[in-house]
Amino acid sequence: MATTTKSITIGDSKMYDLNVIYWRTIALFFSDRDVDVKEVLAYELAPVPTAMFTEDGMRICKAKSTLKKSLQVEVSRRNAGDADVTVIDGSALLWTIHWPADGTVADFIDNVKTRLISYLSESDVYLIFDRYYDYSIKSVTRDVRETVVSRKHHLLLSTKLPAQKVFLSSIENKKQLNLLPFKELTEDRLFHLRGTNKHKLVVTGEDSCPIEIRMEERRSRYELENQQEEADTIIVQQVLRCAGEAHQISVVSDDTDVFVLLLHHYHQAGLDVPLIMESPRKERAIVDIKATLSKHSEIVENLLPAHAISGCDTVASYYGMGKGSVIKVLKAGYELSAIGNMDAPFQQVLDPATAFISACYGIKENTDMSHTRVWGNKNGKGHMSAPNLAALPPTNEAFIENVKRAHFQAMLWQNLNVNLLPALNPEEFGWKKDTCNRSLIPTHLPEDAKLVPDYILEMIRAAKEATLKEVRLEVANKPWLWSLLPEWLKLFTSSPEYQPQASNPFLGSRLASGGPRSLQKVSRRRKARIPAGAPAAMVPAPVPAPAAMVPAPAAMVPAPVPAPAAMVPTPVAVPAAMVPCSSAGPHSHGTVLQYHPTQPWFRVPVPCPAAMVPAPEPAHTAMVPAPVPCPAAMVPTPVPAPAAMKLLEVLEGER
DNA sequence: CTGGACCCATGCTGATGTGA
DNA sequence: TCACATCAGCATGGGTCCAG
Repeated sequence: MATTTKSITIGDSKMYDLNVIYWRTIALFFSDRDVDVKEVLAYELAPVPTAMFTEDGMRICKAKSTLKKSLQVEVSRRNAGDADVTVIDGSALLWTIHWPADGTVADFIDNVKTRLISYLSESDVYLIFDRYYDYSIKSVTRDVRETVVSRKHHLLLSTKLPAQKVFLSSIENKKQLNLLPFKELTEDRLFHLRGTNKHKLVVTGEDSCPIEIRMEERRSRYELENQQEEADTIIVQQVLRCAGEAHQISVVSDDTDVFVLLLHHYHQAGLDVPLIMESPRKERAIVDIKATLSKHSEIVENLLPAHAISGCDTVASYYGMGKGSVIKVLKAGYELSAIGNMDAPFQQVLDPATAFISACYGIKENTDMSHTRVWGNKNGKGHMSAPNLAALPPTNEAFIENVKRAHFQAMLWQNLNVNLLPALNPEEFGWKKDTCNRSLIPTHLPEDAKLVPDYILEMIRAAKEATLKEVRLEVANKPWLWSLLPEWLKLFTSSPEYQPQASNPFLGSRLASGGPRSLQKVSRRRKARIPAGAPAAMVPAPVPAPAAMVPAPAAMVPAPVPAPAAMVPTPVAVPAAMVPCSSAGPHSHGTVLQYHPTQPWFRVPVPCPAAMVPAPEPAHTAMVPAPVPCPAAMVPTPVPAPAAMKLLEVLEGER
């Protein structure tokens, strides 16, 4: 939609569409043959490594559950057997317990107790609540997930319950909701008598030491002491501790991380005790860990590192890389055990990580991510769409930061019992401290890394100046074109002046808070989050105008465009990305032109997406929207519109 | 919060169509 | 018959919404 505008103002910040910069750089490859593809792609070309970060922050793996779904071996409840130890993920439980609409906090906690008593009637229960530490490596994930701006409540037992969704979406509120039941469960004598007469209850909360309750007796379980923050790891640790005495263990959790951890440690410890994993929601599948393990014995060694490196709560995932393809690649056989090995030097961690992620991008046997970036085949394979910057593999520098994080996470996961946090400083593993919010922020790139090569910037700047002059002349010669201007001008007066900075093309973007916000798609939810200072109408408002002016890809093929032939000095073809497959563009079946079929810039029939950049050739005229636009052809398109971009350039120059 | 359902876009594969 | 075009089906993954 908004691909024709380079930037737009929301509130006080100026937003850029990252892909525009990318398209332009690709186009530069053709405007000047001296540009070295590999060298340029060694730079990020964007304010954030777009493969791993979005404008809102780190790209969190959305479909983590795919991993669990595709590996798990289900058993029916009837065949699941009766566990004598149940380990419960407290925060998952809280989401599934009835939330009385008109009740108080005490009512809710009563429901928690009732649920626990039903578990306690069958088996010993280990209940683990999440911990919320300052400077957590999970703070980014939490920030991303905190989708609704909700009020911070101060909870007392008598407090009337706020709406569940609103309430549980806030970290501060969740913290309290974890603390209150913990206090209640460990101190309510009546509950102890009713619930723990047959089986014991072990509750783990903020305190490093779990508390065991059996009837009137209450004692600290020092041997289970654990400093780890994540409930996932504590759950697995307690499962391992119980494995010796228990006859069957049941883990109540929905989390894919727990699933991966259980598989890993069950295998590592060589356990044999029946272990099932069930959801706090009764209707969901029950997973037999032992059966799952024997079914996937060939990949289980590398599953945990692969999960860490391909994206989890603390490690960015890569755009276009789902867990499905990760498993596929893993099954092809990759040795990743160095990731998470505390004794391995970093290079020994990086090499297999690079090879693995490259393989996920479709490049085999590789030890340099920048190589994958150039030759990876995920990007621009199609003939209908423009290449997407996010689909480009990350640069080596950005990738290394992510590998550090994955390594750190894998170390925590693999050493459940060791309190590593004092020994390991997250700041040496791809995070930096944000003292304002008392949180850790993942680093995008090393501080000294440049985003765009200097000479590319210079070329863009020089090309712009040269073109402006020519284009102005042409536009002046076309009265019908001028007639279009008022509408456009209206649009652009509302957008700030674009001045490419010689030092940083992304200046003014939201670098500090995670980069610019692409306006290609503004979700309803996201719109709701735009600060009050920016009227919501400002977001979509300017969009329809340029979109309507951009003809559909088919209409952009030079031939049917009603531009006078005289206006087209050279037979300029549109960039490959814009050529529908029915036209002259090479197809997947191969032509001589398909020199390196995976790369968009090699599929261009005639080397001239120069029209996309402010290039000396006034090729844009061929792309000017027809004076009598056919509404049907005027669909909004994600394809870059050279004419619009060019015209925009001119108009901005005019102001 | 999570997983799951759903929709959509993209891109691959193989079968079939078409013109020289 | 060949080389390519076209099409349908399928797999994958992103985005969104929802239940509990």
